[in-house]
Order: sequence, then C-alpha cells, then structure tokens
Amino acid sequence: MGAMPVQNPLALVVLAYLTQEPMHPYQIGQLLKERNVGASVKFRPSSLYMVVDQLSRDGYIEARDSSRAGRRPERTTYAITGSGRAELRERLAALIATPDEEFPRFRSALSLLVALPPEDVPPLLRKRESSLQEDVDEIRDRLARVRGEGVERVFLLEHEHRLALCEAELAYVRRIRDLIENDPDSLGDFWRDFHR
Amino acid sequence: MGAMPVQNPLALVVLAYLTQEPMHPYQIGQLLKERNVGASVKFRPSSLYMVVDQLSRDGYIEARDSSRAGRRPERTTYAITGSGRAELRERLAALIATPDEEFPRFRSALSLLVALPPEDVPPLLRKRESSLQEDVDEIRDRLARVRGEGVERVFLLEHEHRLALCEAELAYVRRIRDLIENDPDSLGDFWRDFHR
DNA sequence: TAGCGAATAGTCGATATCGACTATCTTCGA
DNA sequence: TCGAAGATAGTCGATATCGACTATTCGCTA
Repeated sequence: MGAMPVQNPLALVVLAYLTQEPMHPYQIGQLLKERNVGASVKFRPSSLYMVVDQLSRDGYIEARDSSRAGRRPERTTYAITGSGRAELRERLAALIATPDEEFPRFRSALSLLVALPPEDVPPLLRKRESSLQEDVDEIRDRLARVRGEGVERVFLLEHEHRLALCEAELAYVRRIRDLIENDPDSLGDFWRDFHR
Repeated sequence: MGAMPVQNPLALVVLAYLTQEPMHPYQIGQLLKERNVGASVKFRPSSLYMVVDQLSRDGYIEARDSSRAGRRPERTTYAITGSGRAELRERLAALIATPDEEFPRFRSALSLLVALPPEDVPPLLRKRESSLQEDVDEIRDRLARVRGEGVERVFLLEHEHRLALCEAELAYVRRIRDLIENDPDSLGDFWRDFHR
C-alpha cells in the first residue's frame, strides 16, 4: 500500500520519549507540555493521536495494554520496538548531517517586497526589529535562569541555536532598513519608479 | 461556512504575480519556475490549482475567460480583484512586521540529541558543516553573478537573507562540534553516563 | 512515417497541520 | 449539595503539502 514514510518531526519526539518508558498518547502530551517541547518542535496535542497511529501501523511502536477510568474512552499504552529504536537513531543522524531547505515566511515576503511602496517598508522592519530584540532578550534570560538552576547544557542546545539565528536575522533586518532609509538608490531604480 | 483564512505563502505569490496581468494557473507555474521562485517559497505545481480555487472562492481573484486547445481540459484565466490587492498589501505588511515562530527540523533534532551516543555526533556535524559551506559558497557565487548581469538588489534580498542565516547556522554548528570534541564536560554528565 | 522520449497540463490520494468542538471529570464556592 | 469553571481527553473537519500517476501533444530520429 502507498504508505508514505512518516516524515514528521513530532514522530521523532514520540519515539524518543517512548525510549524511556511505555506511555499512552495523552501522557506523552503532558510530558511534552511540561518540558516545553513546543518551543522547539511544532506540536499540536491533536496530532499526537495521528502520529501514534502511524508509528504503530509501521511497527515502530506497539500497543502494550489498555485501561479505562470511568466512562472515558479506553487508553492504550504504547512501547517502542527494536525497529523503532533503529529508526530513531537513523532519522536523527540524517536530520543532523543534512541541512534541509527551510522556507521562512519572511523570506517569501522579502521576495515580494517590490509589491509594497518603498516608504511603507522601514516602519514595518522596525517593528520586526523590536519583536526580534524581545525574543533575543527573552531567550538569553531563560538560558541564564535555567543554567542557574543546574539544567545541563545538552538540553539547551536548541535554544542556543534559536538565539543564534534570531540574532543573525536581527542584524540583517537592521542592515536592509538602514539601506532603504539612507541609500535607497543602491537597491535599484525599479522599485521607486514602479510606485509612481 | 467554516472557511479558514488562506494562510499559505504560495497564495501571496499568486496574488503578486496576478498584479501584473491575468494568467491561468499553468502559466503562473511556468513563470515561477523561470524566475526560480522555488528557491525562496515552498512551491509544488500541483498546489497552484488548489490555491487558485481558494483565492477565487474568497473573492481575491476572478475568472476572466477560458479557452481550450485540442482535447486538453479548459484553461481559465484569472485576474486579481480590488480586495485581492488589499489583501496582498496587508498580508505582506504583516509578514514583515511580525516574526513568526519557525521550527527547523535541525532544531528538533538538537532537542533530541541526547538520544544519540556522543561519539557519533561530531562526524554528523562535520557533514552538516560542509553542506552548509557549499550552500554559502553557492549563494555567494549566484549573488555575484546576477549582480554582474545587472539584476537590481531589491530582487536579491531573499537570497541575502538566506546567506545570512546559513552563515549563522554554520558558525553555531562549528561551535558546538568544537565543544563536543574538546570540552565534552561542559555539556554535562548526563549524556555521557546515559550511553554506558 | 512510425514511434519513442520529453514536455505539457493537469488529477488523485496520502500525509500533515490546524483549530473548533464535544464530552467527561474535578474542584470549590455559594 | 448544587452547579459552574476549568482541567481532562480526546474527535472532527478544513486546510496544506506532497509525490505518484494519467493523458495529451510535440519534436526527433531510425
């Protein structure tokens, strides 16, 4: 059957968490929320059920047993299988070794920038700058705080990465705003002429 | 009816291109391919038909006329409407003013890094470094070349942005690989102890 | 000139993401 | 002790993305 390979970041997280002990989907969701996984992985509680179904269908996890409390739907506990462990290692390795094309929305907006009148753009970029600056400050604070609480650095790498990229984008945005404000000709004539 | 707002980067591109003249979906696709829009916007030819349907349903574009050639399915030409132009400006402005949470797969992999044995990681990071270095070189070359051909800089901003973020990630990856190789203790004991 | 590969112009079904909605249970004040 | 707020534990349908597949037409050559 046309079963596509599960190509979903949440699936990896589920495999990783089931490495520790068998759990049912809702329990996984609670853990992810507690540990604030949502900050580094796009994650919607409702997606968990689909992901678990797929992983189970493909043999990466197995239903263990099910219990019910009151009149609630049955809750099934899942455990990772050997092939699940292998898959986790392989896919993690691949994600690290190979950069994948990302398409941030901001980049698509930049590619359409000519559609906006030039004089509208600097204020918009300033807003972005201050949002980015807030993000940078907040990540820095959080990093300092949790380090102070003794959290080991292996568990902070994803936040350091985000910090690095936020700072890079902030620097770039500043640069092009400065250009538009102080040396608009360097961007070419087309943009100005088009909006007359 | 529960019509969600079209929240799709390709939709913006379609609106922007229809600003210039009415076109049919396939024609738009050809243009996007010619101008290599796929480098900055995630874009699959088959998505165009869905996007055009939605934009038309929501009144941002209108069917103009349709022709057929041979036994091919009819081809309908679409034109942007007034509300389409307004939508384009508003959504572009919002995309620029507000950074949106991005969730690169690499970041999710970093958050699960403890699941890999520490000694496996540096080679993987080295592979990523050389891929990123190639990307950086290639973007630089392309930028130099097309500037030489007289392409105005407004049309290159998205590539400059990508270049900036690639370089930032490259720098970060180098840093943590160096750390893992030369000062693994700074990352904490857990990771080492866990893989015994 | 028969026919074969490539380009043309899409359709279809699976996967992935999203947010609204439902139904059950717990808690705590009136 | 009644009932309403909020937490619990999901379902459902729409949107978005993806890649395989189909069918027509064109260009070239054996």
